[in-house]
Amino acid sequence: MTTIYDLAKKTGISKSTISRVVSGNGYVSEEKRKIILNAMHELNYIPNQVAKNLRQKQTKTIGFLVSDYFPLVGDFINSFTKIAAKYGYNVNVYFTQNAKNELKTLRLLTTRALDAVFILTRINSWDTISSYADFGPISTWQRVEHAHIYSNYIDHYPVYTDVLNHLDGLGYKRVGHVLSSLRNANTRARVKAIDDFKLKHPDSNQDYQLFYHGQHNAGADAADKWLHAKERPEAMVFFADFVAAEFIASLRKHHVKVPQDCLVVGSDNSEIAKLMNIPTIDLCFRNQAHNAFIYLYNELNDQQLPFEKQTPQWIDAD
Amino acid sequence: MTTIYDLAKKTGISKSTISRVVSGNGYVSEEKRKIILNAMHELNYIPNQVAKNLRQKQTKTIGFLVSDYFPLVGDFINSFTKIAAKYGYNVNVYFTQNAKNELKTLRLLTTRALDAVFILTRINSWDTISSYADFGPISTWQRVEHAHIYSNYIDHYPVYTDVLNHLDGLGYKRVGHVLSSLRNANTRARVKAIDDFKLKHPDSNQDYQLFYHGQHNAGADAADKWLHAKERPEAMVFFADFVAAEFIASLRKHHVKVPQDCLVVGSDNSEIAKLMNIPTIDLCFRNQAHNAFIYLYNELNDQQLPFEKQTPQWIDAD
DNA sequence: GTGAAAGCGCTAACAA
DNA sequence: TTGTTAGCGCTTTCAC
Repeated sequence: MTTIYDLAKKTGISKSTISRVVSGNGYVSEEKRKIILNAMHELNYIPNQVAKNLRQKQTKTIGFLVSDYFPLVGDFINSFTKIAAKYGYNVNVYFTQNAKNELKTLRLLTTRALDAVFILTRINSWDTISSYADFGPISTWQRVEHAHIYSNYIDHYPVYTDVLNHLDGLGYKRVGHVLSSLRNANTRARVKAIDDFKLKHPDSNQDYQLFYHGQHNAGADAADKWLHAKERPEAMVFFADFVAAEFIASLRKHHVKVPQDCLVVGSDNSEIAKLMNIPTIDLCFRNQAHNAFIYLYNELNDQQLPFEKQTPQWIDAD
Repeated sequence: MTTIYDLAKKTGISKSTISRVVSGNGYVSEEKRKIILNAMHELNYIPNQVAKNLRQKQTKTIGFLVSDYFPLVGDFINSFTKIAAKYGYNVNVYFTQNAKNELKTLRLLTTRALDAVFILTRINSWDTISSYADFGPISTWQRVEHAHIYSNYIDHYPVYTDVLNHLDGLGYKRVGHVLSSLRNANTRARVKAIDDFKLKHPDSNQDYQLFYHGQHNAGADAADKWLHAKERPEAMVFFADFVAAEFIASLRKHHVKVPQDCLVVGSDNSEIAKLMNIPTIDLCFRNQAHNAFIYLYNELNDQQLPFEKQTPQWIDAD
């Protein structure tokens, strides 16, 4: 491994001058620059990133934390990593899996191994998590209002209200809802949208509601419940495309026709919704990934890069 | 930020002794250990990982390189990252996107930012890539036989032969094949399996073959071709579940019934195959992710951890 | 069992 | 424009 010291010895030029040409900071005469460039080539010099990290107290690495895998995670990593790469940042992916391990991962911020952290889904309380914000900026996909944690969330209340009205306009009077955990602010926003809708539309039945903490098997379970329901909802709205997809697949096994027997609506506008031709709600996760990164970048580099606009909308199947 | 130097000053004990209790290497008397542990708590000491990395010439970080996103990537990252975390390794995800950038990413190995590299899909030639193996072990998902690059591949020849026989046994005499690029050794293995099968089964027609370089839109394109085919194959076998899924969705839009009008078979045994109830071929990517990591771990730590067995097999729909 | 000292490879303030 | 110097925070011989 050639080091900057070897170059200095070979060229007789000081380490600092060499550092200047390698990093591109500061003035170096054309003459010396050429000599140094030559020597770099000759000795096949590659700067040691770790030494640089230590000296500069930054690693240009962002932690991507998610409690566990679900299909949208892949799509999200894709969006987040690409925007990060564009600005010269690496991203480390962590499946935290439990509270203790999530804390351990957040500690990487304090060990200086990570410059910043993005949290897709979390386990510990936001209060606990925010205490790590002293060591580096934190942003999240979740809907939170917390000092020191940036959240680029979409308020589901107006979106869901639109969806309910839209379904009502299409003639669906018995609508079922498959929702995420009430721990999420946006699940509560959805429930509130339903409650407010009910007051205005007493002819409509929105009482079929299911809540799930995770995506795993939720669709299959919901299908089972739907099949055994006394009065089957004519339409079902889901908190995630993947769950809707699983629901559809389970119904089809029982020869239920979708959308004829039951209209199924997803959320996310992910690849799978396109694939399975499921009407869905675009909640702009791609823009959210973008903005979540931009926030971290701005904090880290004292910049004011602008955020992208997000306009959630109903996406029809073909 | 408390450093080891602060602890030394506070306790009056030398840095080296403190280092010993922090890292757990070497003997320290119970008495001093207690004093140090106390001080660590009191000053809320957290070791700087970057300084450790510089000193130890390793970062415990593995690069996960993939040329671009496709749905299985998420599943793969999930498997790979979890096994890596189990052994204390971080994983950095990179979408290389083009040849130049792939090289730039591989250079992270030479800058010591990465201890090792896993390549899901690549752009440059294996000859080019293997030249980086001097700086750290490289493993891949792809089928390669190359000195210095570990490949935990499945030979598709026998698997595909089984699939062809299975379909033949089910009475499918006109079978279409949607294959990946001939640049892949396993695509060539599949083609060879088809050719050999044809010699033994002259009554069977296997000549409907389509090749795609990527997954993007391949399923929709194949559907379009199938719809306009003079003689539509009765069964179609795909190189990826996702492509098969897209094919099915496209056919359904044209009111073609699957599997009645056309049996569709995927490859990978991914989540989407389960979801859409597509018969598929389990090619054990989870085990492959595991083994690919184990190889890197063994190389890095001079160990001989055993690999997992892999037995590819046909997976029926329910 | 403990401490002194050297050094991983780089950068940046300061002086020249 | 360049060189000297002093670290970044940790680990690891080596000597006691």
